[in-house]
Amino acid sequence: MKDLPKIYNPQEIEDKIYKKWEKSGYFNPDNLELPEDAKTYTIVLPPPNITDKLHLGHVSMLAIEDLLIRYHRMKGFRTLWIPGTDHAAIATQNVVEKKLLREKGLTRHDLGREKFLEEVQKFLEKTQKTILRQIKKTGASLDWSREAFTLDQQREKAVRKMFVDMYEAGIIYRGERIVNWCPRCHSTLADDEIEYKKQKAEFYTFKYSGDFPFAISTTRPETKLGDTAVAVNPKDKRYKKYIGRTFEVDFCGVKLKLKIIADKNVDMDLGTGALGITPAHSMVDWQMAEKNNLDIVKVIGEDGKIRAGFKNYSGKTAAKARGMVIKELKKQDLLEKEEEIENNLSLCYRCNTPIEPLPSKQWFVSVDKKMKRLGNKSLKEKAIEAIEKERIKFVPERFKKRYLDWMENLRDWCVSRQIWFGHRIPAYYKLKTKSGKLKAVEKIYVGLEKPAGEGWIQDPDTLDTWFSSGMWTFSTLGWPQNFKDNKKSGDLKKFHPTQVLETGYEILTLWVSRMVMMSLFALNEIPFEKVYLHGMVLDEHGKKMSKSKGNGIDPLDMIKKFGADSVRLAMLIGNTPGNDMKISEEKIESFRNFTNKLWNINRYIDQHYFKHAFPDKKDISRKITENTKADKWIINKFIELIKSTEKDIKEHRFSQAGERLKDFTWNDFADWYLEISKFETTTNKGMFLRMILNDLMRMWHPFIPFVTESIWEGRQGNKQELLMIEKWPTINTYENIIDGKENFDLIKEIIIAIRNIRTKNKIPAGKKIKVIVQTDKETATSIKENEILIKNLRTHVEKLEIAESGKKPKNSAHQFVAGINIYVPLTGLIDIEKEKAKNKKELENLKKYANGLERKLKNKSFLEKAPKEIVLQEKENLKKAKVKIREIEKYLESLKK
RNA sequence: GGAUGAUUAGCUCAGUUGGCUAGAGCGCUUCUCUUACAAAGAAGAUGUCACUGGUUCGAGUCCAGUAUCAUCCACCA
Repeated sequence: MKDLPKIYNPQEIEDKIYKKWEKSGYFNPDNLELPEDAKTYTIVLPPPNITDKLHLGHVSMLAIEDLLIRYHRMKGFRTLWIPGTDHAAIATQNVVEKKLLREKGLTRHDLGREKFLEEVQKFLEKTQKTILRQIKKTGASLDWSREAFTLDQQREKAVRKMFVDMYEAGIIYRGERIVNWCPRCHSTLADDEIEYKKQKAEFYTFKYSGDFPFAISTTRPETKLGDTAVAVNPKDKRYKKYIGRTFEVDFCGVKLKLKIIADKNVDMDLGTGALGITPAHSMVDWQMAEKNNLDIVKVIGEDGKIRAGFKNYSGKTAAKARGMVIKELKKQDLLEKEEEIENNLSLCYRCNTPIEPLPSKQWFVSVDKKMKRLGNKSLKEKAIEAIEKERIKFVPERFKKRYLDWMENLRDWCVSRQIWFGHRIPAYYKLKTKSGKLKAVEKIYVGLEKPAGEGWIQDPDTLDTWFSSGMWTFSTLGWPQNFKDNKKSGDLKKFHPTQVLETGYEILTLWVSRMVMMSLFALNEIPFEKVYLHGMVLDEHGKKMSKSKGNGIDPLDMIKKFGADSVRLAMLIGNTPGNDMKISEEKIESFRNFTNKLWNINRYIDQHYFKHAFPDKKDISRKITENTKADKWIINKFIELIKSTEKDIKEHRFSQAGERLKDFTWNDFADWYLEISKFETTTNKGMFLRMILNDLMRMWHPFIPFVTESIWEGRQGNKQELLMIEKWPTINTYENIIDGKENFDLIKEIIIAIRNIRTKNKIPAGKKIKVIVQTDKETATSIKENEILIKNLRTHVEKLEIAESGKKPKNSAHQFVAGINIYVPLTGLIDIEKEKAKNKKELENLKKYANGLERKLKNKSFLEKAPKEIVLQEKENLKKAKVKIREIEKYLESLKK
């Protein structure tokens, strides 16, 4: 017999087990012994940012994915889970820039592109491994031999090929467009990279000049330096007469030519009902300018300052220029009104700098252009079709609608970013020199490599980080395999499309939609069959956990304290798809207690039944006749458990699967069957216990891999194979050995009733009692068969009398349950003096408590009426006093509300 | 403004296609070191399932409306 420690100690075990798994090579499906035609099951890990440190959101994601992966591996699938990291262009560049400024006082421009990228590289080498190392701590069974990075050589190839293919298909184009420009990051932002903040703003109403006929309203007077039109509603009687006319005005020293145009989108009731049009600095205005062929005057430059040519405003920041304009308007007495309104400020999601809408040359992916290779459909149409035809399903289903809504309103995707860290755009320009300095693009070439010949310069911009991560399902599987055709082979053929994409709902549009479009474009194939969306992990007060707020629970601390299994289980149970979850340390602790329970269940069975071998195939093929009511009961329950767990996992109810498993393990298996085995020692007990325990380990393994593998490893009589590649249990084994169902619940109820009588009547522990049971003949037989259990399972029954009928015995406690009368004669069992003393003491405590309550109740009207009397008058009667105190407590509760 | 979700025990949350007395964990009360586990065991208390109607033999579950909260999208001159 081996000595197992009394307490499960994950810290000592987990790293060792993980190394053992890695050494086995079974994370890699190529090493699994499977039939040729085994189905594949593939998940790509949503790559965490290289700057990330493991947070609970990651653990939640890893726990769910590892559960799916381990389950399917045990079910005999060719199972692949691909790890990797994302270069997160803007985020990473920001971090390095901040670091540079802090440590050396330098900006990236001081260093220059090459030197700066070297700095990023240095930083990256340090941080990239951190998150991967931390992922291993959670027990994730990822195939590390296939690890990928969104910015490594292979992915670089894929990105270039994709860009060139799209360019050649005519869906990538270069165009000028108002973009959301972050003056701090010096980059454009996609619509969904903007955050809005409600703020108070000054809303100014003024005339451009003395000779302009009416006033306009704006929150941004400084941009009015670039106005080329004024829009009014065509129905607006006030302005009808001006429509079509052009005014030349002197606006604060700057000459403007303003055409009065009509547009039905202008709200007549807002401000003066007239809207100054600044095509270069507002999305809406840009669209009106396009419609009306207006001139475009850029006022604000990429540095967020007023451009040259605007008198003394030039070179000033927008905010400063605004002040100057207002001052000037006041001086000229043109400002009519100044009011405070609430509006939404657009902010860069990375650095919270207000964004400037600016016109700029950018690369776009057209989502509406129809293509031959997609059967004369556009990316948008294909991406909608895939979901509408349910080739891709969402869990939970409601996200299908959100995806479709978003997809239908999708505009062309701006893929160029003015940052240095990322995939450089494979576009090359030949520049024409004009008057020494000014340059214009003469020729554009888009290709995999720099074209031959002199004078070609590569586009300085890089690609949106979602461009590379959008290709993640196939770029990780070796696409492109060659640059000539799109035939699939190897991993790509075997594992694509993948089965599930499991990710957070917040990047449904950002990432999922792009993956669908890119996979359809590149392979004419969906990237995954199912999208499982998890919610966010919030702290115990329902707030977002973030590093900056410092309210996060560090999963690594938790793993160290309670073990990875406990953290995983806490993330799985009570977590439902698409819903946010709150988490607290207490919750994790409670699951640590469970892993410890599991450890001790095994410890007990191992110590007492180590001799009992498993039934081999021969034994199982015949019915085992010697089994008791309890045996049949537990085995039938277990059969149900196997069925329901399988169904739950299939239908993505991981929380419920875990809860049912836990309920069976703890309440049925440990608390009853194991206890029964201490008294009902039939020949097969050990075998049954070990069989069920072994299969329980198999079923628990996808949830809590470390403790189960560790128990498995230590089980005596097991062959030294890893639990992770064991087969998921089947019900046949159990159906074969057990015949028919048994109602054991009746016996359970009787036992509970006896225990109840003991506590209620305060019969001292260990004191033997006599029990009289009155019931019908049939039940009596059934009870007789289980006499040993009824006498021993923490009931301490010395004598059990079973009668078909009879009178109520004198001076005895009684309970009626399931048609059975249970009596326990009390004479001589309770020491009355002792009881009295005890009651007295309890009463003392109650009095003290009541006094405390009274103090609390002071000043409350309730006090005048009763409580003192109620509590203290009733003090002689313990029961009544208790009831009254409860009433007061409730009253106090209601006062709080 | 549009959409989606939430509202169940003191707290955090489960609850499948409507079905018996609505569950779990933590907390609370009482008892217990009893052949593994005090990180345990046993017993117990606590619910107007947000509200108002409707459908039904039957509603936490389905439908309509209301309230509160959250999130997303759009607008923001």
